[in-house]
Amino acid sequence: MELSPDQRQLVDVADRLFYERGVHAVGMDDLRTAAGVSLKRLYGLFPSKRELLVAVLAQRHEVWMRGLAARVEAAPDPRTRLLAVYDFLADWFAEETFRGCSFINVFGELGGTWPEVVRFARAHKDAFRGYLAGLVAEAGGPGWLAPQLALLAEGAQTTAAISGTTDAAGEARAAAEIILAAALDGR
Amino acid sequence: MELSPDQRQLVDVADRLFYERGVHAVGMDDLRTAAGVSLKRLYGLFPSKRELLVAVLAQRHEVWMRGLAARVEAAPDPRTRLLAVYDFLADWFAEETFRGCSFINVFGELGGTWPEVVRFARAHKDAFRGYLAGLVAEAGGPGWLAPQLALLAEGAQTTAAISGTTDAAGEARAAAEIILAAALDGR
DNA sequence: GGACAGCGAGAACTATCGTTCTCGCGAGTC
DNA sequence: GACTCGCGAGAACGATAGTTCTCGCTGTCC
Repeated sequence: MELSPDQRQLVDVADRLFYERGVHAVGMDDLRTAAGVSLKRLYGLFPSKRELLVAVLAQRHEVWMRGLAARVEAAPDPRTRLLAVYDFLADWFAEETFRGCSFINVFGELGGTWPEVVRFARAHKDAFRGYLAGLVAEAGGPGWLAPQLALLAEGAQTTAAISGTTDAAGEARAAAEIILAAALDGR
Repeated sequence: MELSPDQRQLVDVADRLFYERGVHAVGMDDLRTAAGVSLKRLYGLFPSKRELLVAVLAQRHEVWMRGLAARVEAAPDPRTRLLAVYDFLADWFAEETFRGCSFINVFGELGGTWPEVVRFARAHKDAFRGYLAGLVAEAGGPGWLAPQLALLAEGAQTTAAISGTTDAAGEARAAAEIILAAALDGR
């Protein structure tokens, strides 16, 4: 879905607040204040908080996948590209505002009562696994490799979020190197 | 903290509801109905919803760690014990009610606004990593092994929750076997 | 047997939520 | 200059949250 500049700006603000505090903890009034628009205008841009959240998730998916791809494609060869995934995570974890994966967080908060959130989270994670599968194919790796590399990335995200440290990125990268060696170098 | 039988029963009910729907989506009235106690009695057992959540998290930690240890200790040798961690996860993921790790979910929902929840989640994950580190030490593995195995377990939990399948447990186990081979068999 | 303490059921209270409505100002048009 | 239209500010509304209070029953002790 294409967003107008005003919608886009509101989505940016909502994304920041939802991510910082959780969806439920952010009221429409908070959004209004933070975005500097009237409540009427806010409801003109999105008909409800749910629709706004959907737009937030859609944009976050796009931005995240683009950021990942940019980091990955800067690497010279297939194997390095796979490892670049974890370098991307390391940069992300080091951001001041990092608080885990939005989709995991939102799944925890709303997944039990709002099936659409589950669908979004699932689609996001499927896309990530699919992207990894493409990189693995380029590297000539076996079909089981991408899911294992994905697990390391997922584990690193929750671990970094909860521990509040960036260590998990390096640990995941090291583990990935071992698995890559086993998968690509034979043995 | 020791709980009375009545507190214990309420904690069981609250745990089930919080886990199914998320903390915020469960009202005190829902708890009252589900537990079959009066509101007055409920507030006699725990002074607030927050204290009740704390008790829920504390109990879930205990139960989960005990369940893990039981599965692990049934395995005959150190290496098999490490792999039993993923068999424990497989059983858990297959439960009808599985919806991910409570601590990850609650972190996503409340971690941004309630520091105590962050502390609990961190303590739980630290305890898990510490337990793994003990198993790794028994197996004579290097210090970097336990964190990597933990990442696989964490990744499997979120992946199983969001995907709604149990595949992640087997994938994590297979990855763990590769890493174990590299760590324990040299090379 | 009567007073009283304890407790269950649920109304009441206060706050806050998402959403809608009202009001009034300011710009654009003939 | 009057009329209108659009929009910002924020009050209002209905629902629901967490928590407390009221009331009436029951069971117990002197």
